[in-house]
Amino acid sequence: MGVSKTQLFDQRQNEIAQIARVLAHPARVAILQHISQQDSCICSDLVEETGLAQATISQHLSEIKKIGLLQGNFQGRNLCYCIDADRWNEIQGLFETFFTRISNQCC
Amino acid sequence: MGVSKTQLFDQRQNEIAQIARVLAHPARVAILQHISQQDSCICSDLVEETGLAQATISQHLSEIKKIGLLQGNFQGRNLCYCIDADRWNEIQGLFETFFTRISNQCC
DNA sequence: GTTTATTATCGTAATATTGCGATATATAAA
DNA sequence: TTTATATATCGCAATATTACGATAATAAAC
Repeated sequence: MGVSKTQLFDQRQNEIAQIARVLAHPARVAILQHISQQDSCICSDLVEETGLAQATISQHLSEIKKIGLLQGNFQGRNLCYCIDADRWNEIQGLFETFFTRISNQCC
Repeated sequence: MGVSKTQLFDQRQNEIAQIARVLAHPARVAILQHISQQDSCICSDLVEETGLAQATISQHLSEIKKIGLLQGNFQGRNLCYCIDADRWNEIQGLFETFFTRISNQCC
């Protein structure tokens, strides 16, 4: 016991859940917001921005990466992270559909 | 260690995370979809619909209730659950804003 | 009141998440 | 090649989540 029974649910349901899980921590919400608000995409200041340790930030970034939302490459000594716009739009569409389908058919 | 440091983040970020956490399990996504697709809102068949135990379904329902998404009252012997349309729209708007703000400003 | 059917709560075990210090890895500059 | 700086990974402890059987609570029917 204690294991999520993902096999009981369809692909779409699991995909929504997987993405929602990434958004389910305020640090990751904050990280996404911060990255998107940078003019450049150098984001080595996330540690002081959030008040979390460097290792923790790195872990959160890797969760965001897992669902394909981050593009990153080194720019000088810093790692430059960007949000992958295509993937972001894809995810936005997925949630839009989910929200709309439910609100339209509720009793 | 091991405790989410919610105090480091603002109210909006925590609210998005709290709601996303509810959507972060395929069973709860499935439950929301199922309830919304019922003509009536009697949903005592969630157990056989999902294949999870009754206690587990009840727990998931209570998670969904916590963010104000379920209205319930007894209808005969069955508890009748509906999605609270106002709250649903509110949440939809919250996510829409979140998604749009980020996609518009990304590099 | 008793029975029956449905949902909620409790207790518990297994697993997952969160956070951080320590350390490894990677890159640019010296 | 060595040094300095930034990010990633490892290992661990604390906490949270998931799932379910057992049991309690709730409400209608008798």
